[in-house]
Amino acid sequence: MLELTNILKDHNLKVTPQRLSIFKMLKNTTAHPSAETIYTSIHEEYPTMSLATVYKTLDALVKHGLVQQLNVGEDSYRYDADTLPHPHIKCTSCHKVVDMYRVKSVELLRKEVAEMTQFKLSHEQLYFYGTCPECQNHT
Amino acid sequence: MLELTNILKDHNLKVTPQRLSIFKMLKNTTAHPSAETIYTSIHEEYPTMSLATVYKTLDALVKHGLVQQLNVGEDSYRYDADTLPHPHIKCTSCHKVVDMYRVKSVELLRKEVAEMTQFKLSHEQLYFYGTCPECQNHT
DNA sequence: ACCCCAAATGATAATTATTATTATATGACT
DNA sequence: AGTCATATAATAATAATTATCATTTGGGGT
Repeated sequence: MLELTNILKDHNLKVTPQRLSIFKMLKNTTAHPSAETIYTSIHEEYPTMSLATVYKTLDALVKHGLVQQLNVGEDSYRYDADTLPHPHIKCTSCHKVVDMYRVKSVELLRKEVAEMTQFKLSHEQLYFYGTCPECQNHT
Repeated sequence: MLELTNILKDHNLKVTPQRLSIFKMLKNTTAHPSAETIYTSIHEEYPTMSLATVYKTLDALVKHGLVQQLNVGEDSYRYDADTLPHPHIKCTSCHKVVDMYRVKSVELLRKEVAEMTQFKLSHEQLYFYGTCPECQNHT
C-alpha cells in the first residue's frame, strides 16, 4: 500500500484513493482484467468512482510503464501489472489468460527477429491460444 | 481470379463480385489493411459496395480460415490473406506491419510453451515492435 | 433458359469500447 | 490554511463493429 503510494509519487502521479485501489487491485490479481471488470470489482468499495476514471488511471499507469495493456483479440483490452515482458497464453474455452515466465527461447526469438528484419526492437507481444489443462479434462 | 473463385466455392461461399474483389485485394498486398482501408481502396471499382459488406466478407473469410485477423494494438483490426502462421513486426514510427517467414525459433518456442503450460496449443499471434531500417535512417 | 430460395448485399440503426468535455473537488506544496 | 495544478464524476462524443431488414442475386434443380 505504502509501496504503491511511493511508486505513484516517484512518477509524479498524484496519489488518490481511486488510483491506489485500481493499482492495488491489478497488483493482487493474475486474471488480467479489463477496464470494465476493474470498474465493477472496485465499485463496491468506491461506489462513486466513474468508469472514465478507471480508463484515465489505466492510461496514466500504462504511459508510466507501471502496467501493460494486453490485446488478446477480444473486444476490449486487458491489463497486467507485471511489466516484465512475458508471453501470455489464453484458453479458448474458459477465456482465462495465463502468464508465462522464464520462457528461454524468447531471447533466441528476439535475436532471430532482429537480425532478420534489421528493425531496432522495442518490445513484443506474444500470445498463444489453446485449451488449458482444466478445460481439456471436463470435456 | 478463377483460383479465388474455386477457393470460395470449395468453402461453400457464394461467389460474388464484392467477395472476389476483397479477396483479390488482400491476396495482392502485404500491407495488412484494415476494413476501412479495404473499403476505400475498392470503392472506386465498386462504388455501391457497403462497408457492412466488407466487414461481413472479412468475417466469412476469417471464419473459413482464408484470411487472418491481426490485432497489433491499433484501434482497428488488420487483415492478412497469408494464413500460414507467421510472426509480424510493426514499425512504431511509420506504422507498417511486416511479415516474417521461416523464423526457426518459433517452433522451439511453441514446444517450450506447450510443455510449460500443458495447454493444447491451437495457434499463436506473435507481434514485435520497433523501428524499421528506413525509419532508423531519416531520423 | 427459367424458377426458386437460401444467402448476400446495401442502407442504416444499434451497440460497445473508449475518449473528450467540463464543472467541481482534491492532493500536495508553501 | 491557501493556492493551484491536477484528478474526479458525470455525461456527451467518437469510432469501430455488429445487427436489422428490405431487396437483390448466385447457383442448383427442373
